[in-house]
Amino acid sequence: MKLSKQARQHELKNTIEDTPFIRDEELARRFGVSIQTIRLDRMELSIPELRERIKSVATQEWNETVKALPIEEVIGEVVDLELDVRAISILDIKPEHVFSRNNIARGHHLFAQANSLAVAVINEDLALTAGSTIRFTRPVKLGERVIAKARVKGDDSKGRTIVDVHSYVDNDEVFAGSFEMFRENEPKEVGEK
Amino acid sequence: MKLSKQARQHELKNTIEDTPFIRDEELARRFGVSIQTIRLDRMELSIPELRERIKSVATQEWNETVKALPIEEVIGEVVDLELDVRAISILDIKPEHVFSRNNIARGHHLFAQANSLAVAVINEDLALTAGSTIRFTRPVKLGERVIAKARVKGDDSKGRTIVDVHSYVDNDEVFAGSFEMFRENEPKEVGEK
DNA sequence: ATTACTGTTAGTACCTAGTCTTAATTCGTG
DNA sequence: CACGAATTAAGACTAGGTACTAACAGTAAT
Repeated sequence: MKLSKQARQHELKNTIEDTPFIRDEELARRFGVSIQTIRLDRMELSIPELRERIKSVATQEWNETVKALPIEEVIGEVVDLELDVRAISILDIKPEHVFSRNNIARGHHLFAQANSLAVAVINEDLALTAGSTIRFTRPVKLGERVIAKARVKGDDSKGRTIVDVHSYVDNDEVFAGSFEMFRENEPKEVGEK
Repeated sequence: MKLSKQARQHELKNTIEDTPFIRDEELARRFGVSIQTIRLDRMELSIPELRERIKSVATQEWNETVKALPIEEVIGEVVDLELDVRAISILDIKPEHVFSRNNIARGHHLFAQANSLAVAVINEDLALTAGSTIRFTRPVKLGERVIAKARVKGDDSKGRTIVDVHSYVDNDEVFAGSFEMFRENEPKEVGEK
């Protein structure tokens, strides 16, 4: 059975939140319904059309909320950010990111995107990465667009915040990492500078 | 006198750079020429249409060309290398490596140094990082010299080569990582889609 | 004076990714 | 099978363009 209307609308919302640059046509294809249905759904959910969505990304509803990182220091382009909850960034793989021999993106760029997103999502003036475990699921090629999604999982026993980041190219996971973030202002201790 | 073509095009470029959301209609009004003239000008200057401009603001050709941090040069200088055994590199922490707020080196630079050393130490035309577990032991400050030492530990069950990297500043460990390296010439793996 | 050329303006057809409206069709369930 | 909800379809219109053709004015060269 195809998704119920409720379920579809729920997924629709998520999909658009994740990839705001998607057209109705592509959404219709994905959900196996007509374009009109997608448009009805958008209307019911009051989700604006593509161009308006792009505009609102461009007009920085997000960028004023970044605390730990000046936005220009985030690797990749932040398209969504809710502090201490989640963040999404896009990195287009360009010639400077790849090994010249095979046009595969060098790992540290994917790491950099994920790590800086993990730093950016922390609602703190100062956040540092204490450690991380990562995995490169499949190589990323020149020209591909990597969408990194960070989600704050909560704090561990030592007061470190765990941030999971998964990066995708066309819905294929290419990178997964768990970052253990150190926040300056966790315990009462003010600590040196 | 109305502006010369040259002058108008020059102003046009500036205007669009300043306020990329402006429509041709408004530009025509401002410069007292027809909308077609503006379009010809844009064509000659290869300035894209409004929607593409908005998109590129949202997609950040903007931020990227301005900052474009040359991560390529992050890797450090290799001072010792014995293939498949060990390697050492040095990275001097410069202003472009640190957070502007506190002059602490950004994690991905230490990661990049270690990761690229792990790639370099592999005796293979092509090596990729499959995964890694890392730890940032203490923050590294602007001006410090980081010495990364990689040692090849051998292969795991899946034919991945394990490389351990430890980085030091003045004999203090600042970073430790274990990298699981994939070598192209191991099994038949062609790469699915 | 005629020709050539540049710069500007005009008009048409076409495009995308929608909108809004009305109507017809199909689905799920009683 | 009927009925309302859900879906699809069809048509007209919009913004902000592209691409192309044509026309005209003013200047320069022949």
